[in-house]
Amino acid sequence: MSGDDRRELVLAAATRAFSRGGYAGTSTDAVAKEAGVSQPYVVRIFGTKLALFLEVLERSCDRIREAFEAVLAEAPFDPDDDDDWSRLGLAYTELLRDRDLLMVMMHGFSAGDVDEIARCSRQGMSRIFATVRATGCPDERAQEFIAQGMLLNVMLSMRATEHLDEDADLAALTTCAFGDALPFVLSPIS
Amino acid sequence: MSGDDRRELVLAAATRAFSRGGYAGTSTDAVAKEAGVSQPYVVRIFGTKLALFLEVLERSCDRIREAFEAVLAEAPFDPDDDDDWSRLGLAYTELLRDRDLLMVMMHGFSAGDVDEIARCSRQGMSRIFATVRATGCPDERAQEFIAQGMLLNVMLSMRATEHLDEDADLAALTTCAFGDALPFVLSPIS
DNA sequence: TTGACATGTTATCAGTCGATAACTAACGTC
DNA sequence: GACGTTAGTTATCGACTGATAACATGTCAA
Repeated sequence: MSGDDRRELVLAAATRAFSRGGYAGTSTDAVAKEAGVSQPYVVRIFGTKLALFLEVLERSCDRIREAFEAVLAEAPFDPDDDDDWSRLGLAYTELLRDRDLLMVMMHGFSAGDVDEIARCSRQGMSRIFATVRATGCPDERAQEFIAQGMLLNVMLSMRATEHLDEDADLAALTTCAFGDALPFVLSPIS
Repeated sequence: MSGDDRRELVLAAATRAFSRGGYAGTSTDAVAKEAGVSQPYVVRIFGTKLALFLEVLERSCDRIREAFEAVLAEAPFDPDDDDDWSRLGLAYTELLRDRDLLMVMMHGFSAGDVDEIARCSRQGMSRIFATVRATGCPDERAQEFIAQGMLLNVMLSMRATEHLDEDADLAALTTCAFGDALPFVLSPIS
């Protein structure tokens, strides 16, 4: 297999592995096993575990931004039209069906004590916000949209949608937060 | 020193230590050093590292809930009065000046793959939501409030407030998200 | 044919990890 | 003053970690 192909394969495996344990909780050997290659090879491709995690995190942020850009490109967006915001929100919940993407994002956002990870997270968030902002909406509206997204992240990360029957308050918060998109996130793709 | 006093001291030290590295990224030895005791003693007090983290996380969630309860108890709360919601929001940002509390919460919310941590997170979130709900406001309003809080968590965790000059988009999101409370969070207490 | 380069591997290492066992010192009390 | 309890320690262990070095294999050009 070509180096580039193998690289992509390992990156995909690393996304799955890091989504489970986060940066600190995932060994390069776990990534290697997930990818079906030897551990030293993983290290050699990316130099260090940190460099690998940063690339995984950056790609995850890119995927979200690109999904928003796709929605905004496919049809005119009216910031005053709630239906348009619904479309954008649904695109996000569709993305969140990929739990690996979601969890990598959460782990990245939480690892603020590792400077490079924090910087990568800020850059990712900045670009996503800039994309939403580009609709021409007021900053407050874009900020509300992002905040809503962060709540969805947290709820999925703590597996709220998988334990709706155990806690009435949490179930109320979950159904309220996801709204019409609840059926989507109940059927994850990973 | 009495066992209970020492226990509290180690719990406080563990909060500081876990706030930096999270569950997986913090060793019991790091906690021990922070507390000024031996590593085996830390393990013996709490049984396992996981039990220690769960206690730290639960206390963090409790502190937030209690802060909300205090605000709601000190004066009548009118869910239709924006000033009352401002008071509640300010109480939260005041809490977030304690970065250890914030980071422990973030790490807990992200560690969804460890069942016990996810369960503890759900319980914490549930109780906080229930407290906000108890104001008699519509679920949607309580949910918006929580979502706003999650965004503040993420922004602080990725150190957005410490790098306002590096990125105009992120600075806009930050000032918009924190609003009047921005001066507060710019002067953390830990 | 040979030699450079790319794609991998196995072997190994020094350090770290959570946990257990065994020991020590102080204190209260009968 | 012997004894149980509490509060702590040092010593040690087997497992794991990220990284490096050395080696193997295959491909393609001169």
